[in-house]
Amino acid sequence: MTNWYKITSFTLLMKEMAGRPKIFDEEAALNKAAILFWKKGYEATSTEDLIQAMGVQRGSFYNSFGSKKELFINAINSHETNLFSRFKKQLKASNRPIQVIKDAFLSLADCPKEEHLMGCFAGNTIAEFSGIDEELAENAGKHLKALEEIFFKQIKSSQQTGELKSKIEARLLGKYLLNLWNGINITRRVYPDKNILKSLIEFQLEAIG
Amino acid sequence: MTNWYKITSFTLLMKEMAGRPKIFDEEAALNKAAILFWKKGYEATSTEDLIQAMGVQRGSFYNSFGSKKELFINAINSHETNLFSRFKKQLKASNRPIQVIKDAFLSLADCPKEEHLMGCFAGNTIAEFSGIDEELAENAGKHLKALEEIFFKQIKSSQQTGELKSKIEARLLGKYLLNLWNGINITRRVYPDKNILKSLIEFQLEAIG
DNA sequence: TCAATATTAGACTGATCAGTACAAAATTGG
DNA sequence: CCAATTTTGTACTGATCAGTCTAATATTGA
Repeated sequence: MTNWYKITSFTLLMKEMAGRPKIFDEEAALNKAAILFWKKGYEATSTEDLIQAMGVQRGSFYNSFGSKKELFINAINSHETNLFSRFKKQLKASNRPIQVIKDAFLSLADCPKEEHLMGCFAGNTIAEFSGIDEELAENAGKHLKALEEIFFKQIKSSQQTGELKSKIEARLLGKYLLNLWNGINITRRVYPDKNILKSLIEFQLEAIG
Repeated sequence: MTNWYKITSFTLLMKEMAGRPKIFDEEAALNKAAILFWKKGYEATSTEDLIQAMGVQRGSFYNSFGSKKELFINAINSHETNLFSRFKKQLKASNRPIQVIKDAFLSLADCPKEEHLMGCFAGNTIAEFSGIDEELAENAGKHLKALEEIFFKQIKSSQQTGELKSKIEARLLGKYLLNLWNGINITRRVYPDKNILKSLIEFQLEAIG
């Protein structure tokens, strides 16, 4: 990411650099990489795969993204940060945020099969790297903890407003939902079936009232 | 597996084959391979890694185990079959089998960190291969479905004997426990902490009464 | 127009990958 | 002892891996 300045508020203050201009959109290429890493995992994705999918030449790939590992970290961080930030916005905008959480889980059931088979990017990364590469595993773990934190804060606040009747500790319910998330993202690959998943998720959501 | 005859009931009837004898225990070597594949996954485990860990020469490796992929399938199948067969024996031997199931989950919490980080062999394989290699993914899926079947049968039978008070459909509870298994085997890598896992599992087990 | 700068395009590199070839060694039964 | 058979031990192979090198190209500001 050599042209970070393009997306900061300082953009207008920066001088344009000399040099041949990039012919690809760095953010779009990063998203392509994220989807490929999400689908196939880190080891099974070759730099050749990435270059093809991102529509970038080999030279530009290393020039813009540093290395396969750097790209992976940027890809997962950007992907998960965007996902959770959209989720937080939905919660903020709703007057029934607990229902938004429930709908988020229920929407997992209603995916095309190909999406079921991808599971959760952060969960996949934990599975691939815990005990192998602590940098990548801990980074992915942070995203899952961030998701738990979203659940926790919303549960706590909804217990205060009364939207959520359950008196069970918000910290415990947050971990319960994280564990539900982790479980469904494996189970949906064994049963990529809308009805099975829907009834399982509905049952599990009864726990939060 | 060229000397399958050694472990069948026909052993005594078979003539010994001519030829230089194996200097390694095939079953022990298979277990070593299983543990390595479990720890590192398929792609990240090289044949060199396997040969080292199994204590076998390259020639013997291919002579006895065919290929990396064949070895992987045999390793996961042997590992999961043994694990679930021991579990079934425990259930059969107990007069409180539901408590055996609960203890199995609770014992997940009380593992050394290294074991937490390994998760579930079948779950890891699903995560690595669903959408990529359907043969390996479906094979792993069969093991998870076999585990669900153990839960289901025991729940159904314990609902009849009265050990289990819950009236919730046994099929749904079976899937609930499978999903708990899948979830904990990701979550324990984010929180490889006995107390956190214990309270989470205890809470989730309340659902089955 | 020209120097400075950055990206493109693709050939190239050394390491590692899974798997093979094959001669030497160790066994069996005749 | 010998023929048949099987495993061992190791060198080897072609493919693929992540990453490098660099000349050509396209831009900016002077």
